[in-house]
Amino acid sequence: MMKSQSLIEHIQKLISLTETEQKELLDSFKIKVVKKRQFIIQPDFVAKSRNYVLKGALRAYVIGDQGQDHTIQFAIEDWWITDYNSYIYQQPATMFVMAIEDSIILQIDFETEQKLKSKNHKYETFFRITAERTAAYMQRRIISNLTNSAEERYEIFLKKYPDLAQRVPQYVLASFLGMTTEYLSRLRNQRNEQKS
Amino acid sequence: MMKSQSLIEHIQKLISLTETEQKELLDSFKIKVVKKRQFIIQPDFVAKSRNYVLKGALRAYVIGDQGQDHTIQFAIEDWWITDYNSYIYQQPATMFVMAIEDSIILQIDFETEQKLKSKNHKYETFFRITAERTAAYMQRRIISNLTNSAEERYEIFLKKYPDLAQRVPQYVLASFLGMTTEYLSRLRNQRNEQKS
DNA sequence: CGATTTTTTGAATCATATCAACGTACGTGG
DNA sequence: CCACGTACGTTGATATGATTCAAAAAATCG
Repeated sequence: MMKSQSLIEHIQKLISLTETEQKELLDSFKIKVVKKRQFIIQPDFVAKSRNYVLKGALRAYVIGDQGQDHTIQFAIEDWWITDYNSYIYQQPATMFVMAIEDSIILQIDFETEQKLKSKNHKYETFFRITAERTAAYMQRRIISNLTNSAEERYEIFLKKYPDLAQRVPQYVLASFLGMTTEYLSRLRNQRNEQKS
Repeated sequence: MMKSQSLIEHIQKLISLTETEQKELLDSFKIKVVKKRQFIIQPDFVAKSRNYVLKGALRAYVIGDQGQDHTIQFAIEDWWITDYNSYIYQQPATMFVMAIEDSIILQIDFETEQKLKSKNHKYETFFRITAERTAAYMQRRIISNLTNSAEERYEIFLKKYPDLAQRVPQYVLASFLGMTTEYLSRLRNQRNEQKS
């Protein structure tokens, strides 16, 4: 219950909640401990929940035709993660969501979320803003992928998420940035040579 | 007023409106006629409105460092278009939105939208669902860009939007699919050769 | 029609992928 | 706490999908 405070704080950045609402909200989430390499979402199963990360790190990824994996999203403390398409349409997922560190997450399931939203305008507003920001973020990512070279994408990521770049295995980072592990390795070495 | 019916129908797919609400909603939009090549949004200006296309076609694009243009989004009849980041945060745009055909659009401006949403839960719900679907769509696009080759992206687009592929100049389509005009031209010719 | 915009073609080049092999690190069971 | 196995990262050589530049051909439009 202590730690869940961060969820309340996160939500109160967008909407303000009474004591009662805070309690109601927390009751709508269940806490879950996941170990490194454990899945919370798998292809062909419906993503039943939206997940808020209290502690740890997870990644969402898909497996391409030739078996290459493509990271779609990361989530660390104070981020949300799910298979968005699967969750909102309640259809089978195409993505895996897996813990890349031992993690603690708060899960709200689809029906509970619907009830919250119809009961109280505030929650509807919260999820509306969240969805808008998600869309805006994804639009920025599409633009970045279209306009920047592999090297530039790496540089930008490093600048924007220096912490994450450390926490995540390099092949995962490469798969997020849309390049091979080998190529990312070469880029890093070039960088290091230049510095010295 | 006749044509605006399609906006009402569009919105009623997600929420149901009383007569009064329909009127209120239509009054919140203003109709605008835009000629081919005319801009409705430009970099450095805040995107004041969200735009629903009644008739015609528009595209949103950015100009890269070396002057190449990258199409972020199309919109034809019954679609929405704006610079999403600019609109929701009310910050200067980075994108152009330009008509690629003579078009008629319905515009709602940011303040009016806010008022609608706070006045009536239903509108909040409508925009929440819209944002969610936008996010889901963009996620699919990110996945497609990461997992498919230029040729595959073209094939997929053709299958999914055969109409659009006709309406849009080829260099625009190429810039949407993340390849050069020349390369798209070659892909088409390869296809045609195979067919005959 | 002429003028502009769009598409095509060819040749050279480049960014990134692939494959294969080796080196390193890490975490798990004894 | 060591040792072994698996997971991760690096390096080299080669291949390829896609870009670039330049110019011609075709389509569109006022």
